[in-house]
Amino acid sequence: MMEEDLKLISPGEVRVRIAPSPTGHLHIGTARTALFNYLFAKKHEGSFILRIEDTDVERSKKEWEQKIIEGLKWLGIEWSEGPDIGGDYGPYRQSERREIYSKYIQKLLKEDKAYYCFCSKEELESQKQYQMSIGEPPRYSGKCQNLSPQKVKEYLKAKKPFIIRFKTPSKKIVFQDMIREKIEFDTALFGDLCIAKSLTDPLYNLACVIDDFEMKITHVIRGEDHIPNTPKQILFQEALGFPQPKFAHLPLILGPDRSKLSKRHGAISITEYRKDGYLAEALTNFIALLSWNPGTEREVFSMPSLIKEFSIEKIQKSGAIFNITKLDWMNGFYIRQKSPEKLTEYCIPYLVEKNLIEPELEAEGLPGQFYKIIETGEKISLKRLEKIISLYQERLKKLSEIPELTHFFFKGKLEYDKELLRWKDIEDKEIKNILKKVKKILSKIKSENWTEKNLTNILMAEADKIGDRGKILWPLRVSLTGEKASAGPFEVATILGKEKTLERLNQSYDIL
RNA sequence: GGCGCUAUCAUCUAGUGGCUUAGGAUACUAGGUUUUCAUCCUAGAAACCGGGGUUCGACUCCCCGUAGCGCCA
Repeated sequence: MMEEDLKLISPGEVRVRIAPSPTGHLHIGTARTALFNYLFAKKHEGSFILRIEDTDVERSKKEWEQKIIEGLKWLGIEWSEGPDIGGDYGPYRQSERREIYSKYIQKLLKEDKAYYCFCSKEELESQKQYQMSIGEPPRYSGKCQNLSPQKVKEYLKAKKPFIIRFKTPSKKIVFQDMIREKIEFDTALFGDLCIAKSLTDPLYNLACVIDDFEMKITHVIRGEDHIPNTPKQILFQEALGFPQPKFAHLPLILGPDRSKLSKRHGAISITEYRKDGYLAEALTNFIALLSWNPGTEREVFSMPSLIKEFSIEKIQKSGAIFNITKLDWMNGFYIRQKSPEKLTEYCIPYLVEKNLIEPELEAEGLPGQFYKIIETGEKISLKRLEKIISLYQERLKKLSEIPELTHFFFKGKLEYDKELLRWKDIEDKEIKNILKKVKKILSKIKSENWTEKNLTNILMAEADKIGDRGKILWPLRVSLTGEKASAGPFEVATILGKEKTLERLNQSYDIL
């Protein structure tokens, strides 16, 4: 679709939807399709609708529906009509729309645009195999199309299993895709399409067409895996006299091997990304940039700016590999933008989950301003936690990394190999002397002067005296953290406090 | 097998016939910023699938290959 056409869309006119099947978690592909639909609706001041496609009774579950709703909400995608909130064009679950479908299936039957087919599965299958073997497209022969009305009645009465087929007219279907421009299909290759399993159970394509019509959907924005469905749906729309919505087929999100992203690639659900410590804003920003960008060099977008900048003609045609490394970078970026308060709030559940701390409940059973360090039983204030977490703000890629990064703050005694204390190849004795000296210096500092600034000034002066700064800074830092990589010794010592710092220095002697 | 879609650095992408020695970001490499890690800064390496056209001129338009992917109820 050209830009000109887009300008013709008047506000409020656009109605788009996301129609997930509740047969599993909300995955990245669905989330991205939902996001683009949402952005398009918001951009044009239209409506975004959630429809649950639960016609597959066997695999559809209410829990999944709930998870999908949760996931979308968490991402900041909101709908104005859906199974949870209702709306003027409901119900919004396909399983509750059987009567509506029935009306249209009967109509097609009555108008002789569809017919009962009593062919057996085996018959159909062998036919398909044969056709494929001789290089023909597999399609139905049309055998039952010529069944006499009496015969049909007879079979129906005898409860012979059937399906309902559409009399596919042979023609060229050409449609304009908003992303790909012209797409052409020859329907003669389809054969008579199966449209329903019973009078009330339409198959996917028919149900979709009926729902989209009944819900007044104006633009169908979905994955490109639906391109082959589109001509079939257009055929049904024509047969039923429905107006044709505009179509936009989004490129697929690919795994590292360039095939459709799936569990096989370790692709996880939105819920799991959330658990793993990804921020909703990082995830939406990142997936928006998968096959879309505004044509500028800007890469950071909040939801409102996404809505502002979004345009369908800026969507890419080719598939995009889901590159988790860049997501990690972006997540780190968003983490760095957070206020210490917010970041702490986000991180605490991870510390609690790893049994490092637990909230001290207040009278009403609500978490208060204090937490208990589980290993030592000490009390720690929210403010102090905030300081600890802030220390790692710029090192964090995912919230879930916070326990492993900060665990030494919540330990009594640290355990580490004595080799870790060694700077370059200096001897144990020298390390010991250095640490002794540091301890001596530190113990002279009064508690009220125990600030990062003072510690830095005093110890840096000492380190410079020695010449090789690492000689004193490295073993100090390891003594305090037990880690080969961590935040700096002064910051850590400041948070630890005088008493605990000296205690850890003592412990390092024992190790040597 | 049939039909369809796609094709710029490793990856996400800018580029809509001359503005391009093809730009940005991530990742990578090197250097710098108080020991390590991270952040940040600087620099570097890194791409137009192939072949034909069209044109004064093609990454950009057309055709044919090739490859990848999707769908087949």
